[in-house]
Amino acid sequence: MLIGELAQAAQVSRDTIRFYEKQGLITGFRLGNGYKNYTPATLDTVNFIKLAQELGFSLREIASILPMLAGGQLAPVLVGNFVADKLRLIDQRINSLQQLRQRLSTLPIGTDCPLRRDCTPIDEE
Amino acid sequence: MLIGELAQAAQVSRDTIRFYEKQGLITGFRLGNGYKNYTPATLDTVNFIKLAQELGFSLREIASILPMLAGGQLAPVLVGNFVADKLRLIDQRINSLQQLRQRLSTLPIGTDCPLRRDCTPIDEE
DNA sequence: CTAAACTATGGAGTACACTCCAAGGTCAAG
DNA sequence: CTTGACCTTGGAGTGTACTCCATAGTTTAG
Repeated sequence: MLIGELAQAAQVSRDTIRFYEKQGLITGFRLGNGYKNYTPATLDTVNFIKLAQELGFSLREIASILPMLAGGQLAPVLVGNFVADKLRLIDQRINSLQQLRQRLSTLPIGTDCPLRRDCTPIDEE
Repeated sequence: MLIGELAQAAQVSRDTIRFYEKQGLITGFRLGNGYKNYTPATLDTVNFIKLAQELGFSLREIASILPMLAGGQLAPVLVGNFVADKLRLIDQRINSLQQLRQRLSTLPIGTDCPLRRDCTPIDEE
């Protein structure tokens, strides 16, 4: 697929695709006419980038994850450790989100002390 | 407390504090000598900003949440709706994180198809 | 054969969230 | 009464992740 088709399929701009390629996140191979060609695997990669990004990973971090997802080039042990690290990070984020959720869902709405350490949520005590 | 103490307590730089004040996220009142003074409530606010930020909220979004946390100025119904929206967003994020977690934890490490739609995780089937 | 719709490149510009710097005022210790 | 650690303002600079633009080559429809 050409860049326009890829961009549309991934719901990002052509410029974003070009930017990702400059950053080495994706690669296309060049056709005879100078155009770049991309495979469905590239679409998967772009979708993965979007997901990881939404979850707070920077492009730099994603760039370091991608080679591991893309093939068996690296020692499985290293990949395993790396993934374990990321899993810990993800678990931390889930935890923080649940804390924030708890905090927002027990807000004493209408009173005037919602953010204070010494404020007792409405449904406690 | 003065800016240095607040900055240290919140583990951010003085410049960050000044930046947040310029953006209207926090406010200090001015002392006779021209210095700004901050209350423990400001520290709570900065900590809240840090948490929300970690979880992917922009300062602009946080700025729109803060007035609701800081007092009963707004109609409880509006606040309730707003918070409900944020809770849905948080739930979505937790969900996405759990998906990514699942995906990373079932990676067929050492094989060569980890990112593809058509790749079956190691522990399935 | 031309016009529209695609593609390429390089480089400039944008939004966000800081971060640093210069020039200067304030205050407590010795 | 000076030194050093704090505070003030304004403005410039940084990194990330795009986003836009100008210029130009390619392909497809009529």
